[in-house]
Amino acid sequence: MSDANTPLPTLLLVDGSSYLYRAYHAMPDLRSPDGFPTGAIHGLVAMMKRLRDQIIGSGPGGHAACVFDASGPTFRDAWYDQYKAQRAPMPDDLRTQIAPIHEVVRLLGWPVLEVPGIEADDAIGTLARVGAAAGHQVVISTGDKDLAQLVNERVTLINTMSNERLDIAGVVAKFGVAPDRIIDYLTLIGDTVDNVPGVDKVGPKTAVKWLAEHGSLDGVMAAANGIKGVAGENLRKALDWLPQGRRLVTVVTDCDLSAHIAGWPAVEALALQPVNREGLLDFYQRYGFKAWRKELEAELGVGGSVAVTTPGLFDADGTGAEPAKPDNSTLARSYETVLDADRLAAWLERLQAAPLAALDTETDSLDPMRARIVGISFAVQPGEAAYVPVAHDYAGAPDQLPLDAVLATLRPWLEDAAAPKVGQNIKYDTHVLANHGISVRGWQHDTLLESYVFEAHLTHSLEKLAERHLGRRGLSYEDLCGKGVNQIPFSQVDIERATTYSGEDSEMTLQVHQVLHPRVAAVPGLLHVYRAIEMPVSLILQRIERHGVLVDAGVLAQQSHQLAERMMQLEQQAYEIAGQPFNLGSPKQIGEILFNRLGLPVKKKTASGAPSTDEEVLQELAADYPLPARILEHRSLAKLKGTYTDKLPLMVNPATGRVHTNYAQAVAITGRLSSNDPNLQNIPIRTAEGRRVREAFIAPPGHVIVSADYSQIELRIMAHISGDPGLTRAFAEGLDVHKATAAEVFNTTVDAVTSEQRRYAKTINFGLIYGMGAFGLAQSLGIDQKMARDFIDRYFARFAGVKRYMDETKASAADKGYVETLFGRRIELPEIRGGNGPRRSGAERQAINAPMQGTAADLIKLAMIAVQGALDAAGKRTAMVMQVHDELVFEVPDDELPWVREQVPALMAGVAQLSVPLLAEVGIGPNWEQAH
DNA sequence: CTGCTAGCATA
DNA sequence: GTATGCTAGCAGA
Repeated sequence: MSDANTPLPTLLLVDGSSYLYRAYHAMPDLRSPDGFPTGAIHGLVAMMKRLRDQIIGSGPGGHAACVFDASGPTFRDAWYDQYKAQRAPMPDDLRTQIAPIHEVVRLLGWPVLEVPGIEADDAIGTLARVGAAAGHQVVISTGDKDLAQLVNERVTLINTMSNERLDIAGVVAKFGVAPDRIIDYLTLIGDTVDNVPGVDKVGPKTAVKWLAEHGSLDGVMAAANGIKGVAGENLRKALDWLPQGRRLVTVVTDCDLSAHIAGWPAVEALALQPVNREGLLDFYQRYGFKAWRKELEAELGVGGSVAVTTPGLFDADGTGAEPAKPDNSTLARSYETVLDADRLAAWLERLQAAPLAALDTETDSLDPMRARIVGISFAVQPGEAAYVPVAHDYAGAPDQLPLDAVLATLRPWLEDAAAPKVGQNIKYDTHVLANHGISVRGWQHDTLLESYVFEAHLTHSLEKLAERHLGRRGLSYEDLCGKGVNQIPFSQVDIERATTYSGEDSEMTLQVHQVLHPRVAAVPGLLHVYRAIEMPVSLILQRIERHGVLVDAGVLAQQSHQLAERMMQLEQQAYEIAGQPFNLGSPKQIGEILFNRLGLPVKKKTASGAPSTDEEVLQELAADYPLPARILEHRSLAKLKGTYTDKLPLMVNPATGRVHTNYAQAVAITGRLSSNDPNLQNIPIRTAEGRRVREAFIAPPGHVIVSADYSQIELRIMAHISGDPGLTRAFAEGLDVHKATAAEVFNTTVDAVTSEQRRYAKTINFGLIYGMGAFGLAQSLGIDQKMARDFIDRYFARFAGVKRYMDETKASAADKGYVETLFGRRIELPEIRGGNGPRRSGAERQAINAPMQGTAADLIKLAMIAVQGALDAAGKRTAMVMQVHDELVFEVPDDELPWVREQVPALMAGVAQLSVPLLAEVGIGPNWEQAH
C-alpha cells in the first residue's frame, strides 16, 4: 500500500534500532568473503530498499529519516537506575555491523539520525510531532509497540516485518485503548524488556478493563482503594511507583535535535537523497553482496532511472533465484544426511582428521539411562554438518544405515581418547552411547560447562547459547516434535528436518565453543575451574549415575504400609475433632476447618494472603488445640510416603535393579550440584521416622556402604577466608566449634557451656553463613529481636575478623558485581548494585553466602576427582554412588574396606591447604542409615 | 493438560 | 536468612 493518494506529503520515520535485532536474528549467519558478519546489514538494506519503494515510491523527492539508538546512557538512565538493567549486551557479531549499517543507509540516500543521550523513540517522537505540525502525513516504521502512543490523525505506524499498519482505529483494535491512553496502558503493565515495572500481576486484560472503567491512569489510581483482589492490592502497592513508570514509558516529543540535523526544525532537512551508486557499489563489493552488486552494475550500465529494486527481505543472497523458505536460518549452510556406508566412511575420515569435532545424539527418551539412539550428528567446521539417521520409522522414511553398522564404523573414533571431541552436555551423550556399548573417550570440551563457568546465573540450553553467543536461532525441539499431548517421538520426525535440527546442534555447539572458550580462558580462575574441576567432575558424575545405588523396594513398601496405617488413624482423629471429613493434604481445607469452622487464631498469612498453615503456625497452635498436632504428623508422614517410600521403588531401573539419579552440574549458581529423578540429596535424616528411609539404601552382598562427610566445612571456609583468629584457633585445637562460639559469646569456658547456649551458638553460626540479620535470628531462636541483635553484636565483638569479612565481601561485591570462591569460580550478583532495597539486601546475603557455599562445592568436587583418581589408579572396585554437598557415599567390596576407610578421608582432607584443617569423617554400615 | 502455590525434604 | 527439587492441590485452559 502506498500513500500516493493522500493529499499530504509523507514523512517516513524508521525506527532502525527496533529492526536491528530482528534483522540480525531473522537472517542466517551471512559472512563477507573475509568472514565479517553481514546478516543484519543484509536484512536492514533489504528492508530499507523495500520501505522507500512502498511508502515514498521510486521517484525523487520525499522525506524520511532512519533513527538509531546511540550507545551509552540516556536521560532515562538518570531517572531510573534499573532502566534496561536486565538487557543482555549486544552480541559482538551485531555490534560490529552497526557502523556499516549506518554507512549503507546513508548511501541509500536516507538521512540517518543517532543522538547520544537520546533514545531513538524520543527522536522519532520529536520528528513526528514537528513533521505532523508542518503538514506532513507521518508514517513511522517500527517493530516496537511503545510508539503506538504517537498515533493520531496525522501519524500512523507500520510494522515492516509483519506488514501491519496501525492508525487510531488500528491501535484501539490491537490494544483495546485509544492512542492517547497507550501511555497509561504501558504504565500499568510495565515493560519487561526495558525493565520498567508496572503493577504486579496486571497484564493487558486488566489494564484495558481498568482504563475502560476509570478513564485514565489517574482515574485508576484515584479509585485504587475500591479495586478488589490481588490486582487491587498490587495496584495500591504500586501507587508510589506509577508516576515514575509513566514518565519512563512516555515518549518525549520535544528533544532538541538542532545540533544533529542541519537546518532543523525545517522538515526539508529530512529530504531523501539520491542513491550514491558508486559508494553503494563499493560497499556491496566489500561486504560480498554479489547479487545486489550485479543488479546495480546493470543499472549503471544502462544508465537508467533511480529505481531501487526490492528483493524479498528473507531472500538470503538477494539473487531472487530461490523462493524465500519459511525456515531462513538453514540457508547458506550445508547439512548432509548420511544414508550409505560410503558417505559414513568419508565422514569418519573427516572426524579422524579434525582438530576438534562436535557430536550430538538424538534419542527417544529424556532419561539418559534408557534413551536409545535415533540419529547422530557431527560437525568439524562451522556451516557444515552431517546427520546419520538410524531409527526414523515414519511412513515413507528412507532406508537408513543400521545402528550396529554405524556404531561399528564409528567406534574406533568414538572410543579414541586421542580424538578430540566437544559436546553440549557431554554427560548425556556419554550415557546414550554407553547404552549401546560404546565408551566415548576424548571429550575435550563441554559448552554447557563453559557457559556455566562463564556465567552461572544464566541458562545454558544450546538454544540460548546460540542466541547469546552466535546471535543465531536454530530450529527448536518443539518446532520439530511439538509439545504436550501432541508431541511426537524424534523417530517420527522427517529426516530432512531432523538433519537440519541435529546438524545445527552439532554445528552450533562447535561454534559456541569457539566463541566461549576464549572468553573463559581469558580469566585464569575460570579456566582453572572449568578445566581442573568441572570437566573431570562431569565424567565422574556420569560414572556415579550409571552405577546407580541399590534400593531395597521391599523395605520401602513395608514402611509405606506402616505410614498408611498411621495416617488413617490420624485422619479419623482429625475428622472427629473437626466434626467432618476434610482433605488433610489441602492447606486450603485445613485453613477452612481451623480458622473458620473451629475459630482458631490466624498467626500469619501466606504470600497470597491466605491464612498460613505451615509447620511453624501449626506448632504454635498445637500448644492450645488438639487438631494441629494431628495435621502436622499427618503432613510429615504424607511427605515421607508420597515423596520417598512410595516413589523411590518406582524409580528403580528394571534393567539394572538400581536407582540412577541425574546430577545437574550447571544449575546451582554457587557451583553446587543438584540431584533429580530422583533427588537423592534430600533424603530425610532429621527425624527418626524419616531417617528410616535411609535403611533402604543398601549395599549388595559382599559390600558395605561407606559415607564420608566433611565436618563443618562452611564454617572452616569462613575461618579461612576471614582469617578470624578466634574461629581459626577453635578449629586448630579441634574444639567443638559451636561450644567454642558459645563460650566466647556467653563469656564462659568451653566446659561450662550449657546445651542451650550451644544451641544458640549453633544457630548463630549457621545464620552467619546465610548472611542473617537480627530478625532472622530472633525468628529461628524464638527470642525477641533486641536480644538477637545483642547476640550478634557480642558475636561480632568476639569474632571481629568475621565482621570484617562480611563488610569487605559486601563492598567488593558491590564494586565488582560478583564474588569469587577460593578457586576462582565467579558468582555474578547483578542486583547488588540495583537500587531497590530488598533486592539489594538479598544480593548482599548471597554475596556473603556464595563464597562459602561455592568454595565448599569446589572442595568436594576436588575430593571426588582425587578419590576417583586414587580408586582408578589402585584398580579398586569401590564405586562412588552419591554426593550430598558435603558427603560422598561409596559402595565398597568388603575386602577394600580397610583401604577406603583409610584413604578416602585423607584424600578428602588433602584437597586443599587452608589456614584451618579440613576434616572428613567416615561411617560404615550395611545401609546408608547405619553408615552415619 | 499445564502452570502456579504452599509446603517441606536436604546441605 | 543461602542453595536446591518434588509433591499435592487447585485454577484456568
